[in-house]
Amino acid sequence: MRRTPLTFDPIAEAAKNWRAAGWEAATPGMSLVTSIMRAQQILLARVDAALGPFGLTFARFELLMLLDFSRTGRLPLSKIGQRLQVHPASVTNAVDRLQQDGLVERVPHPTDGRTTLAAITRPGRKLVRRAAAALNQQAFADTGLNTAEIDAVVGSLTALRREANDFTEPHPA
Amino acid sequence: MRRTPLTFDPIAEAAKNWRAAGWEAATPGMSLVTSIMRAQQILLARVDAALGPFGLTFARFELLMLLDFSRTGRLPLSKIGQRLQVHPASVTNAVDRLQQDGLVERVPHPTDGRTTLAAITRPGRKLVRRAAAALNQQAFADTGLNTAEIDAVVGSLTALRREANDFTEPHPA
DNA sequence: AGAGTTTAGTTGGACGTTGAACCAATGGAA
DNA sequence: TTCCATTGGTTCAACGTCCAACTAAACTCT
Repeated sequence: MRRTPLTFDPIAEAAKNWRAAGWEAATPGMSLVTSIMRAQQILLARVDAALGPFGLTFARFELLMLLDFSRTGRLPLSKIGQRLQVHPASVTNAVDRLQQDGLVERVPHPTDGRTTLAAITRPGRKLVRRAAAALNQQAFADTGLNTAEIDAVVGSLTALRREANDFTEPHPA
Repeated sequence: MRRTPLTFDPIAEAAKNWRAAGWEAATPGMSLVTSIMRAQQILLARVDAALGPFGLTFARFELLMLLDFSRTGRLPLSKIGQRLQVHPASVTNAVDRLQQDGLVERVPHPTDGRTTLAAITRPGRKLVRRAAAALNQQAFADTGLNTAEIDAVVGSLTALRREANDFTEPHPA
């Protein structure tokens, strides 16, 4: 996708334009939003590249990992959607594909007829472990920031998420 | 999409799992990547909600804004792709839709027969100004972080982007 | 000048995400 | 117990993003 890298920072450029337009107050917000959009794009590409050889995407990997870490290896689709913060339709979609690949199975809930459980299979567990190793090495080990910087960013984004009602800490202390 | 907010931070939870799995070294990277993914999702939803009434999405808004800020109001599609850091196909797609709405026109390049220019129209300029005002007010004015925090995050993400060859500063100083 | 290479855009296919509409099962209230 | 609101999932349509393949025009090099 990339041809020649730009010789200037497009976001700094946009900030300049914003200020010139008299939008001083909104400039930091614009910069933040745009920076996050672009960072996400870069990181997702890196992650999906690492996951490609396993036939996984980040969305499917996250779902598989969630099941692998769960106590019984199976969770209601609704719970998966809540944990991963995605639309129910996205869960249906991801489970469909994982099921086609035999990494997950749909199991009816024993007592609640509405609910469907997604259960990770043996091959699913094997694959997700290998994929996690690749991901850790190729995408998570070096993000270009040092640990202190990462902690600061993660901390700020946690505040942003909490502020957006992404979650509510039981004990804010 | 949101039903009941979680009562815990899913990313902190994931970090715990990561460490428990013995992936200490990759934990900060995992946290960073996941945080950015989720923040992007939240912010994009907010931005698109503000833009919805204007019939725009963030992708189309950015393209329109780029043209509006450009010297002549017209740019080659290839240049647009470079500036916005998106695939040529995405530019074609966005320009198609903007053109259907009469906000942009396709103009042949005067000297280079391969190149197509996207030119913002009068209605396009009017709309993008109004959309920008709404966006500034509803999405950029308050992101939940204070200015100092924003500057820190933007600074770190700029480093991350530079490191990823998103751009190369002519004078790193 | 002619052949091969590079660059610009478009098209089609695959994914993921969302909102809206819809069906089935559960559960509460009168 | 019967009715109705709520909850869990699925399906469909609309978007945006990317990759791969393809056409057309421009450029290079011999």
